[in-house]
Amino acid sequence: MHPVPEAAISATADEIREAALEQFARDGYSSTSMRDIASSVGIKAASLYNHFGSKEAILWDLTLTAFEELLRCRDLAIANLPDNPTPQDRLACLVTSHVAFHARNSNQALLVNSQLAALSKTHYRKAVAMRAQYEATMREVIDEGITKGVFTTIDARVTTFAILQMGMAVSGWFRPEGPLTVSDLCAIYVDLAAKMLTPLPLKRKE
Amino acid sequence: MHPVPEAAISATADEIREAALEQFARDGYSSTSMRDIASSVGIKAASLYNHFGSKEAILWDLTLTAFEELLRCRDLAIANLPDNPTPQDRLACLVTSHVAFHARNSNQALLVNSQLAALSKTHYRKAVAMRAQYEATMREVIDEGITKGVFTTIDARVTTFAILQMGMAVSGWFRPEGPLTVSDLCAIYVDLAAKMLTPLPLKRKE
DNA sequence: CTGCTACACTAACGATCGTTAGTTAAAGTC
DNA sequence: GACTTTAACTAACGATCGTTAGTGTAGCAG
Repeated sequence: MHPVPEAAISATADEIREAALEQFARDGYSSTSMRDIASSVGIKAASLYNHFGSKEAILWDLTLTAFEELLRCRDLAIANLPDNPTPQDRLACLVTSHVAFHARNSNQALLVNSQLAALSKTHYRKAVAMRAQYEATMREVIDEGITKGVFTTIDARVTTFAILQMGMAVSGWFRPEGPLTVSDLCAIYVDLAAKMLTPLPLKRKE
Repeated sequence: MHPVPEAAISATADEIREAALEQFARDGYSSTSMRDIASSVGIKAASLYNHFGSKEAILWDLTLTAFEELLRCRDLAIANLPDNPTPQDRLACLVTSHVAFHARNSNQALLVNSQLAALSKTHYRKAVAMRAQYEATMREVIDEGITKGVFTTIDARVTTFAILQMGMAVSGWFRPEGPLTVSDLCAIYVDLAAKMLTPLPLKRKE
């Protein structure tokens, strides 16, 4: 009956993506109905099936795009590093792209960070693998800094989580119309991350 | 027909609370049905209404309890501070109770951190107020340290968020059977938070 | 023993869910 | 101008949702 396009490319499909992304991010996947999405686009629920095979297919389409853009941002930032970057350079670069993405693309970030559980088992596994790949980049930079003696931490794994997750949380509260620019925000988080990994010379209780 | 207890106190009510908390935290409020909860307890959905007036009443009961316990943990930790605590003492105390709570009570933490949107408008407002009150404690300690000159940060508000949120995220990944004890974990986060607020003497490029 | 309460049950209500079938109208192709 | 394709529609399916009504029964109070 209906064709089930592998990756719908019409203008209507993009409107569906936009509406679904916003509502999935704001209200959650299971609180958003196909009729909700359709009505945002100005069509009936049944017409969604001209563009996507199922509700889960919309979520997966959005999830895949979000991960692709997240990884693309990371790669772009890495490509712009100076020659022979220090671990500090690499850390600043990664934290900046991480925080900037979560500030600028908060809906995509919220989707990726809290709606994965709604995916089918197969898609869920792929998504988790992409997330692991993304997180590994941060971990490698931190490990490199530790090996080279410029970073110190009690626990590299936990510190990696902490840096990633304080950045992810940005998508929950940051508003571009607020007092901070994205650039301000990135500078703050770069500073925090750097301090988290810097040995404390402290204890000057002479 | 059914009495609608203000705060159900029977053993069955507690089993309902336990089952609902776990499923709300794991699957989300709107993905969990009354029949799901009932079947975990070993009764039928209609019997839930002998103990709670509605599905939202269960969520609100759990939310209120979770906030009360969170605030109680904080107050207990504050009460155990030494006399004339330094801002560093206060920070360590708050971070420890924060992280310990999110590690030990991950279901309650997940509820409070990601299921508030499912509450009724009135309850939602009360919950947000409780969260704001909790967060304010951290902010005050950080501001005190800045005023006294022992903490430095580019932006106190963002740093407060960062410290709180890296601790909240613990509820998403920490497992007591893993390699770290709760006590280990708290020590790591206390260290990270302290470093985030400590001036970098760095830049020894003599 | 009687009556009340607590708490489980079955059955069902109306609403809403994701999804499908079949129809219609417009646009594009030969 | 005839034909195919695209994408909207109406209508409805069966499932599931939160919830209510009414019933049965065990335990406890008098």
